[in-house]
Amino acid sequence: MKDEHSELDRMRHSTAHVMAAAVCRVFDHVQLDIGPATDNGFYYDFDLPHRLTPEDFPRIEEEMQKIVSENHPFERLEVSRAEAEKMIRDMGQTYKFERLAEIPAGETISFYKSGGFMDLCRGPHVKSTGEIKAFKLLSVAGSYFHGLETNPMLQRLYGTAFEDQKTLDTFLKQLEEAKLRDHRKLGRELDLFSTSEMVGPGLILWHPRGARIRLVIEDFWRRRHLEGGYELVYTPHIGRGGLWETSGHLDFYRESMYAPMQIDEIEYFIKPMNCPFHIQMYKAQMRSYRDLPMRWAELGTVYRYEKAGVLAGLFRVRGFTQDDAHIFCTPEQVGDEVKRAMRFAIDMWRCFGFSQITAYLSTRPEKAVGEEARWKQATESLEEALKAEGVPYEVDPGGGAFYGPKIDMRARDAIGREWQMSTIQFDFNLPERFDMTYIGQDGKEHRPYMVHRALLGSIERFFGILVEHYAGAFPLWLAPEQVRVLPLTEKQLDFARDILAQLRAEGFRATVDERSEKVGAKIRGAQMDKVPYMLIVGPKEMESGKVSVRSRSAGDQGGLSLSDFISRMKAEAVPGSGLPGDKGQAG
RNA sequence: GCCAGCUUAGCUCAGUGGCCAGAGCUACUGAUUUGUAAUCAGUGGGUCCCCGGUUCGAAUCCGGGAGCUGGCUCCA
Repeated sequence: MKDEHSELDRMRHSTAHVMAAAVCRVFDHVQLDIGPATDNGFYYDFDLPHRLTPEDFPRIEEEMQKIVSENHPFERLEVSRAEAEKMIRDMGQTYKFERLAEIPAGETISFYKSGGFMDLCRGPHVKSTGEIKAFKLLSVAGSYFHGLETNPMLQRLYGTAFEDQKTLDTFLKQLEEAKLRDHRKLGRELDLFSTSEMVGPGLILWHPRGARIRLVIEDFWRRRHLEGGYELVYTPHIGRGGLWETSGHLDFYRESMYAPMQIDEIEYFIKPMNCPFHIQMYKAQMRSYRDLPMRWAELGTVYRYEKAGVLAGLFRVRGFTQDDAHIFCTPEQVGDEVKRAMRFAIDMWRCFGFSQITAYLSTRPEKAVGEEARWKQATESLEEALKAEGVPYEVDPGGGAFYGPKIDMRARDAIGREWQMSTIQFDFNLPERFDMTYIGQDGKEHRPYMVHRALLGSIERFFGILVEHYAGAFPLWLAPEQVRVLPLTEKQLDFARDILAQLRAEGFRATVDERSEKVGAKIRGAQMDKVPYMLIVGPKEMESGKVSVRSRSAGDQGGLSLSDFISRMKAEAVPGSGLPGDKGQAG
């Protein structure tokens, strides 16, 4: 993580002040809130009668540039609370008044002044506005005061600043590149998925090409789970109200659940989670310590109400499939099970091209259920597993759910963004509520440990991340179309179809481009569809019985016999092969 | 949900309150038989997001709604 007061952060914070000063110069009746530096820049929250739009940016930037060239020093003023109150009252800044009230007694109260602009601020700042080198306003958005929906909505201006113009340009270029790999754009271009206004927002339609990739992911996932000692289960999509009452979801989770439907005068709810079903399955018979651990995994489709404004492509949806699993075990088994789950997760991620992993360990909050000793054991087992696997992690003290400690794992993608996908979460609540037991060696009933675990998170979201990670150029094992055969002319059509049949017989996803186009056009089409391999067959190939191989990323590979090509494909098409960065595009 | 912006052909986008709303790509038809990123010609394609209102006249102005996008203190 970044040093909080790095030089760059300080400069960005100062740029936020300059932006606020500029906004005050350009517009009237500006109420100021706060303007911190963020990971990628800074923002400042305002309240003003004028509705800010991107069209205002040039004017504001111009004024900012002026302030920078005027080179005002940043002066720090330390004042008493009474003085501060007076100053803020004189400035007529109501939000600042509230911010001041939040500063704990005894803490130094400081203002920063630069030119005619003064702001309650902890600092630090650069020496003067002239030190600000390169900045740009990026966007404007609404934002509640303090982030609370009940508070007034302010206008937030986002911007960024760098030590020089070149670095800023590089950053802006990266933003452009991120836009190019946006899964919503690629999803349409590569015909992977869509949503429909008629179906409803946040509900994903998987087109054949997207579904093929999903099928590969799911097949791989199932195979790995079976190999890894899991059992695969299936459960229904709805369940009686009583189930959700016992689980506690109707008390604590109802606002995320869809309205019930009436069946035979009994209320049924669409499931927002799979766990209660797995628990019922556990309870279908008496369990012995000899049966444990039990690891039950399910690709379970759940539905949750998400506020309209938070939906985003595949990243935040209303219906999604969790790669869920529940582990039921004895106290003695907890340590091994956690380690095993973590290793399993890391291995799975590596296969999808993610190797840089960090973790967060969330420990017991104030309000919690479950015995203290169990919390302690569970938390220690999580931490031990992190150490054993050498995963860098941070501890979030008290950040766990009320029902158990957890580890969240995040992976870094091809352009350096971090995504949280895996969770290993203890649950001391549900086994209690459902009165889960097993018979121990002593012949008595005991309470099993329960661990929720998701590796990919949701298939939808994971798929979106994958699309962006690979910029749509999936490695061979995942590509929806692995090979496209391009006959040079009609005369090679039968030859091409024969090759296609052989490729398909070997289990490859392949097609023939039968259009009466020039080979250049067929290549272009295949490149744009990001097909990993193209096989060009003309008179030469028919004569020699070979195929001319073209790779999406490396171009012309020369001639190969079909069987050699197939062996090469087989060697390459394995999970874990193919690194992102192969954009499948020249120029 | 809230704030702001956006919504015109399958896609990307033009289009001052005034002829029958346009382009490129795609699709379709025909010609062409092509050697490593776009062959040519022709044809089709529209509830200008939806519902109201103002007006002699609305893609354009006004109101309501939907969807999408950016956000909604750190963090996911």
